[in-house]
Amino acid sequence: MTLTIKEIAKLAGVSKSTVSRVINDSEHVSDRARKKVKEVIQETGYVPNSLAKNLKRNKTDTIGVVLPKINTSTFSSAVEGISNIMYQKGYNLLLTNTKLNIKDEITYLKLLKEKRVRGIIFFATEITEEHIEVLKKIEIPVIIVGQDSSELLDYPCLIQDDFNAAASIVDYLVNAGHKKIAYIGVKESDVAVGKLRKKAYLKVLAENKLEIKKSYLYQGDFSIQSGYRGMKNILEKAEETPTAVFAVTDRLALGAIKFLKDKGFQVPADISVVGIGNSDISPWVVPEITTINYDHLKTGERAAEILLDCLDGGIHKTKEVMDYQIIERNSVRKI
Amino acid sequence: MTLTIKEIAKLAGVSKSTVSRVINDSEHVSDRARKKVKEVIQETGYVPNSLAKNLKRNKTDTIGVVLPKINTSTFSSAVEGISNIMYQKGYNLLLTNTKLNIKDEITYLKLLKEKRVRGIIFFATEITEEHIEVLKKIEIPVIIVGQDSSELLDYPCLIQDDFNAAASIVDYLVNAGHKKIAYIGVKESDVAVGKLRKKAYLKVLAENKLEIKKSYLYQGDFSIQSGYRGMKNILEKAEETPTAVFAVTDRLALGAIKFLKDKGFQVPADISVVGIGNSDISPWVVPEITTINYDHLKTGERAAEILLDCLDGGIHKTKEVMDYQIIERNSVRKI
DNA sequence: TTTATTTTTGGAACCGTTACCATAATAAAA
DNA sequence: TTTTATTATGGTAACGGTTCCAAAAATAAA
Repeated sequence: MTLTIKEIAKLAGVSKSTVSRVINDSEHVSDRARKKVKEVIQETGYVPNSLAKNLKRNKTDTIGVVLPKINTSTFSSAVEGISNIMYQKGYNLLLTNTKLNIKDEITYLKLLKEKRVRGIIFFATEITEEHIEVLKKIEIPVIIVGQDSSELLDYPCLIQDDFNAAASIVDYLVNAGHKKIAYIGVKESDVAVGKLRKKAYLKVLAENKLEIKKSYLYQGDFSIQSGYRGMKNILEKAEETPTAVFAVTDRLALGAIKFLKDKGFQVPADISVVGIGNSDISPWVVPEITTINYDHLKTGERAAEILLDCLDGGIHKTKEVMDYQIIERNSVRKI
Repeated sequence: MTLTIKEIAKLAGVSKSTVSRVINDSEHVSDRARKKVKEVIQETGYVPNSLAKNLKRNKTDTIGVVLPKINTSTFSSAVEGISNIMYQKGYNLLLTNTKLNIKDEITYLKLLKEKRVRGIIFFATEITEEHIEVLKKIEIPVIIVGQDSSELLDYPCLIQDDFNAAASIVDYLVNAGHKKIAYIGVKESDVAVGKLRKKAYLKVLAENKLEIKKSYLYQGDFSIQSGYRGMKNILEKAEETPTAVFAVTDRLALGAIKFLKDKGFQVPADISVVGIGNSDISPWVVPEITTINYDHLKTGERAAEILLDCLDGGIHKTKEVMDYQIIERNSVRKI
């Protein structure tokens, strides 16, 4: 049977109030009483019930996190970052994993409200009308991460500079002398990864007066496999073999490289490949993948910080853009 | 301002009790009352306070998860597995990330008790006296994952078959004709990964009357980098170059392969490398890494299931061993 | 219609804390 | 010593739900 404050009070020969004061390190407790109470707590192993406490105080120290998928390095690193900051500030994390299921997101948002979490970190892939509706009346501080919500919602958002990052790396290919650049991407309803990165690709090609061939374009999902298939597809369709491939994630790039090697192509001698995301394995494969580095851990940390500011009544609406760097390795040949 | 059940009652012209019955789908509510209450809830967007509910009911639907690190595929996959099962059963996950800091584990265990979580899934790396003490008096169902606690604690535990798995893959090397097999491992205080896998390596070598050279043994940490350094170290020290390397994780194997390639060795033509863990990238690098597959997602799911059984008053103490398979790819040369 | 039975309701106690207020004890000042 | 200020303490009312019980209303049986 779990002990309550009342029983501790009785054992220590004081009132509930005094025990409560000791637990919360309040003043106005005599040394004698404090010592006695601490002894009893130690002996009995009493642990206060935070449900009661939070109910009374009308707030919790829990932060809700809504994630589309947990077992990818992007998100798990971000969660690591969030937990770094939040635990240090005395908050803990209630995790919800939507498995890329939009409908679940709505459910989980409601669940977090039930739990009266102090704030919510929402990793968005898409923002639908329904999201907007639910988020608008949630009455809990929220920060949106990963998609630009600044025109839709009055919450702060934190995004990667997807457009410029993608433009930079495609630019890098062009500057290396490549003119036939293929594209392996994902569905455009994912604005950040699918739409913006593709848009940047198209823009850079157009700016440099390079032809945009339909056969150079492949749209898959987020799996490594999809990169493999994408590369296969492009090579089969294209009448002219591209000299470079822009994959919108490192995992897609890895899949593409694998296909090329399987078919006897040299990377980068025959075909260059770049990705985005700087996955932790990218420096360790051959060739080491040239990519864009986003610091997901830092993104998580920053998201946590912004949310904390909101809780302190600071920031209300901002749009913050995380920076990026090109990581030049050796999956690109200079022509 | 957040609404309470009282206000909903007033708006619907009924008592708190009736509103409560409607929320919980109890019987004994007239259709008229039920309809009215539902309307008001819909209009106002009322969401009940689960703190109050759980306090009264004296139980929560939250499962605590204690993790040593979240951003590695082992753990994030396991969490994915846990969440698959738990959400389906109406539980949610409170995540604590100890960042391999043993002291934090104790703190978090107490925190979870404060939160009155329904059960705890504890991913152990080491089990110290202090762990045992805290776990013994926690009064919450716990399942230990990853380390064999069956002789120390009265909780169920779920482990990988580390010894046999490692023995199998070293056996595989021996059967392929290798006689000079190096070892890249981690600290032995990690019983499962550090101690058992090394023990298996030593045993298989001994059984086959192969010499165990000190220069063939390297102990690092869990980073890819460590595999790289380990390989370097072994090659520098050993008077005779090994023909095969057993790395205790795929990440270590990846690092080792990278070093070999950097130095102009062919893998597997010159030196074979195997790992354990079947990381998601292992099939996609060149050479594809021969390894042992543990299904971490399934491990997470199974851990969740066992815990659920405990909650239902079923299982109390078991020791369950997850199985494994050798995944034969092409990082090993048959001599 | 009256009585018995069932269904629907509201009232109140309770879950384990905190926080306010009044009182008691102690220390300081007169 | 008495008065005043200060500190320590206990009692009690919340917090927002659930749940039991008794009363009221509706329905069925006599």
